[in-house]
Amino acid sequence: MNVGIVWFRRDLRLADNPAWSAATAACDRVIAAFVVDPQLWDRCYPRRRAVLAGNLRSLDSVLAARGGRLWVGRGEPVETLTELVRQTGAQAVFANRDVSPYAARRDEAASAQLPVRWTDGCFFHAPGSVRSRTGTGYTVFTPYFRAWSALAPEPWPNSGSAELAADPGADLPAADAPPLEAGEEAAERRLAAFADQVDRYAEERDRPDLDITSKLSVDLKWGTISPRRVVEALAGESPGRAAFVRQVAWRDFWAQVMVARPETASTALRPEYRDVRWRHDPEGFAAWQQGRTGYPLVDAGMRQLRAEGWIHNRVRMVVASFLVKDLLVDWRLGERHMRRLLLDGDVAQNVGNWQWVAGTGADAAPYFRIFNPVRQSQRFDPAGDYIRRWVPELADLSSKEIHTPWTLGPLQLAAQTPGYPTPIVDHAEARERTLAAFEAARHQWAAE
DNA sequence: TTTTGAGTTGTTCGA
DNA sequence: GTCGAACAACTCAAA
Repeated sequence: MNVGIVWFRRDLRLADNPAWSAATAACDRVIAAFVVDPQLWDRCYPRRRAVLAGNLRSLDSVLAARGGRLWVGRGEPVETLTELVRQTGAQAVFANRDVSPYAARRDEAASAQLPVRWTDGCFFHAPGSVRSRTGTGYTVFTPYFRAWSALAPEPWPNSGSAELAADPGADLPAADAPPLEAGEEAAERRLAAFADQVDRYAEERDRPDLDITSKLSVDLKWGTISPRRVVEALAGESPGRAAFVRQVAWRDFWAQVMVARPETASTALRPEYRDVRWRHDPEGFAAWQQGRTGYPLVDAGMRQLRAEGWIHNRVRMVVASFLVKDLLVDWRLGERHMRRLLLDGDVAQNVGNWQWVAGTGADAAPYFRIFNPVRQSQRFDPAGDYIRRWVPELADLSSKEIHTPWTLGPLQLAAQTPGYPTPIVDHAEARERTLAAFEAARHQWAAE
């Protein structure tokens, strides 16, 4: 009898899953396996653990409905799988490729030790498959997107009718109740809800006060929905649909940058900014983390991050820009903090976007493009509703006052915004300081 | 090989 | 308030 193991990692679904399809088509009997890796699990923020555990439970019940169970192991993944292969006599392990440096090292070890059949199921176009004429990967999004759009998708395999193994292995890991409904059926419902309003997406996607974004980032992170399914459901002619599909392409773009340049997980992609003289500012960093910078939109975003493990995309840029450009703190500290707390936290996506904001990365914003936290607030949260939701100290201020509480008179300030801090840094001064620091880094690099 | 056009998300200043 | 220019050069990707 031909036995195969499907090694689930960040692709926690059966629908539209190439590793699952390939295994069920090629094998008589399939074992669905997940290995809880202490290197990841033990360092994981509790709320993120709850998301993963919830998705594993859901995957287990989807399997149970088909007469199987999810086999769960705990330990170093390659060793654990090697033991499972030995015990079960499996001829092959099926898995979808992943992109972070840690995953790449793990998967290289797996390839060396196990008969792994790799498939691509985590991205619309697999990293490396969108290539320029010269065959290289891309570091600029626009030409990448042109090629991405023109490329016919490599077909994914159809699934077969293998018998499913029903041995659950160890217990599923214990965790809190997940903060959002887990599993692929819930993901499909979220997709359907977003499809109803996607036509507003182009117009309103930058507005954190409006509830318009897809909320699919967590599902795409853990693979409870496939990017192909998302594009299939949302592709179309309207500007909103086009704008959203473009965001899916950005996700592919950052994945292929990370595969091509894994060192950029921890160093600037642009060499001229590898040695920016970042400030050592533990107090400023703590104020940023706690949402007590005195800039209302920044504080609202950082408080939403702590409370929900999610931030609106526009606000992610604003808070990241504030840490890097206003406090002149190393982007890597902010990247790590945000990735830890985000339910959708992902090395390739988070690093790519942080380096973009910092101006150090692929297709980076020019260094002189520095977000003004007040202007962003006025433009994208015009009535201040998003701020009021997360910064209750400011709830009584008018739509005009709420973006700049420090301009109120001292009496009004004390009466209406009890406990809200005054700005920890002057934006105009901070801007000049950062321009100078980036210029110095560039000149020093050119002189070496 | 060389040339050419273009580049997610911004801000500030002065007219 | 609105508009255009400046901000800085560079590198990517395609022709």
